[in-house]
Amino acid sequence: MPRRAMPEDGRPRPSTIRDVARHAGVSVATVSRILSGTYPSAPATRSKVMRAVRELDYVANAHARGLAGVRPKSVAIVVNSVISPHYAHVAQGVQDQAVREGRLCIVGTTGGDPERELATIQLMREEHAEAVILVGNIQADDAYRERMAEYARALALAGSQLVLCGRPPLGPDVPAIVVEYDNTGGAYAITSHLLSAGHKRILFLGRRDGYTTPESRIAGYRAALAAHRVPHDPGLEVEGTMERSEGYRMMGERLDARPRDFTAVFAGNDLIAAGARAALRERGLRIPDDVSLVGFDDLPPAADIDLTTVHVPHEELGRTAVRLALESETPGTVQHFLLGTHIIVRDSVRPLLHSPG
Amino acid sequence: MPRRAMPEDGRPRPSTIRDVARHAGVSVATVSRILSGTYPSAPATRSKVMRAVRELDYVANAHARGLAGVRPKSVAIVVNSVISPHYAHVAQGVQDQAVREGRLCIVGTTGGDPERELATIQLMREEHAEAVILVGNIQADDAYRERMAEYARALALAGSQLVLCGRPPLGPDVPAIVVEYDNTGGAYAITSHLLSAGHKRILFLGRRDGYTTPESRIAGYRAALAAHRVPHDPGLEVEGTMERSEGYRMMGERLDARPRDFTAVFAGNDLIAAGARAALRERGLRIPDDVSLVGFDDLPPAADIDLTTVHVPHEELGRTAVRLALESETPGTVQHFLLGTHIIVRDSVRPLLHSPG
DNA sequence: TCCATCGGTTAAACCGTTTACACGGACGAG
DNA sequence: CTCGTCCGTGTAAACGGTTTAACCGATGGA
Repeated sequence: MPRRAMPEDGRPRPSTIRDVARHAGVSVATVSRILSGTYPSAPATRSKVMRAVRELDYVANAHARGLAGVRPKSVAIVVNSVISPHYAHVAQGVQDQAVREGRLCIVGTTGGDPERELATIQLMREEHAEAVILVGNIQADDAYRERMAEYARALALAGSQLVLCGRPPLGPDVPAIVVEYDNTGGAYAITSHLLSAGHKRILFLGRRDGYTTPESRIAGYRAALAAHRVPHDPGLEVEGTMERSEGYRMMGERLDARPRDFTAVFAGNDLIAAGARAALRERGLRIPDDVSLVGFDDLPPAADIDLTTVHVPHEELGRTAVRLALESETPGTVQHFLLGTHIIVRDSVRPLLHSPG
Repeated sequence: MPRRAMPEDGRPRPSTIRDVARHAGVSVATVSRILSGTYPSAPATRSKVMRAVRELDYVANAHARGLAGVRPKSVAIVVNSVISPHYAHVAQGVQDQAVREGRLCIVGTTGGDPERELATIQLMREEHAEAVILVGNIQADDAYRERMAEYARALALAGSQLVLCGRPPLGPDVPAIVVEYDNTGGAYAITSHLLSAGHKRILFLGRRDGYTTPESRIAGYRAALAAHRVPHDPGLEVEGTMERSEGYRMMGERLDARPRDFTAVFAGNDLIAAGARAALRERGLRIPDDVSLVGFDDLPPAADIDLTTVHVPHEELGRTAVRLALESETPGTVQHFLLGTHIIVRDSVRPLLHSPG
């Protein structure tokens, strides 16, 4: 049971470095130096101090330390939501690497609201985190870009390195590290996979103009069609957001509205695929016998429903973001990284047999 | 473009409250008061100050503020891992409520290692968070309990309220708020559901002695059997951890080792259920036609595989934890809450027709 | 006219650390 | 025996806010 500092008002308070110094019979400077371990010290003094620390159960005050100029060892991550597996995996990667490098991790969520994102960044600025990592895509208009650029400069000034994770650069003059993964390449690969199996009418679920992630996935889809000289039909691109319920809705409405004019479905992500699958099955369509289905992300639902999909290195994304941010000693560094993606073949695609004629 | 403070060394630095005061022609105390808004002030002064703040793009230094005695507005949450849906949902609830109450959220992960958990708590203690929320179960031996009790007292001393979320109290003398959900009740209810459908041989997957969550679920299972006067066969309780792969392993090994001696399976959680389901299907057993299957948690995989399960109010758990912690003005409060659970019926249970004889 | 009051502001102390600088003693070299 | 050197430690000044107590001019009542 450690003794506690006890001011005259009777209520105990956490012990300070002064208490330790007094208790050990040395000066505060000595205690500070011994604890930080960056100075030579006599073994006898050292053990006296350590004993005092133990007896008083002393831990340093992070705020005082941060104020005194030691950059607080923390990394901030800002995501839409913690539940979404996509963000959760990136967050896990950030956590891993942060812990490995001895950092604390602060998390902010925005619910996809640009306004809240900007507010969160201000908070992180007050906090003086070493790095601020922004994950995921957001609908960016010019006003948003403008303010974000302004905030990026403010962060750099406060000594924080801004990292954009899975979203495109803001512009050449904005100080930020960008870590992306290859949406277009992955979409190209998996579309090619379907095309090689003989599918020519491929429904794309989850088009959403103005959002960079679906936009670059659809770009890969179109590029693959073009490369295989398959005509591109804009009527095969269905609009919707990246949620399970939306996949269910898009697929259902399409099936009910008109005769089926496709043999395969490329869902914008695995959640959409899960929803679409449910809608297909409700109408008696089997996967892959009647309809082939692929997704994007390779997150937990994918394995459960045997989905062929594109693997995204989510955790590596988070780890890389932290690593790069902490490596660049001067905040405000500009870098651009692109992580690769590759397809994972499971059992949701069947070769299309050419009906004669 | 805001002007910046520019010391003689040429490099700009973030502006301080002093810069604002100078710029507005008032004293720092006035600026501090006006920004905190807790003091009367002349409208003219007020607008002068606000303009200076805007022009200099000033934000307060969180460390200085924290040091000066203002309790930093932050809440810490400690979980095993961010990826696990269980923790993710609780974390989301914590986030929600923290944001709603104007707090920042710090996240620590432990990977299930008690040692790392204790270390993380020390970190949070340095950080002086208003509340430290521990989520999930951990194998608790006496030494662990001892140290945790000690840390709990240290946290209270530092003004942080400790909250145990989904784990049992540490003891009457340990200052902590406990928010649990009804594991035993839920397990009782869903076991009864199976029993009412005529199942008498129910395999339980995921027994793990020493861990409180599986222990209380299995307690509910046994209680329901007893209440229905169905003999309890310890051989039906299979040991394993709470992961998908373990569910797959447990189910597979059981099926391969001996003839099937059960008609229903109660998986310790939804992940185990998903794994067990895969193993069953690989062996040609259909759900629910050949085997009934239920889980626990009602997390994302459950809806996808049409699983009847027990709903756990994860997000509410997180929200309640934060709410209670912030309500109790005096840290070190002791409270105990129990949130209810209820079963969600989907399509994974079939009534058992009594074969004659 | 004088004093009490009060709203608005300020100067200064304080929060708990780190760190630049100063200082005393031991020790080896000349 | 003296004079640097070097090592270990202490002193005190930051760091950037909040807060207490004091101050000051204007106002109002006696």
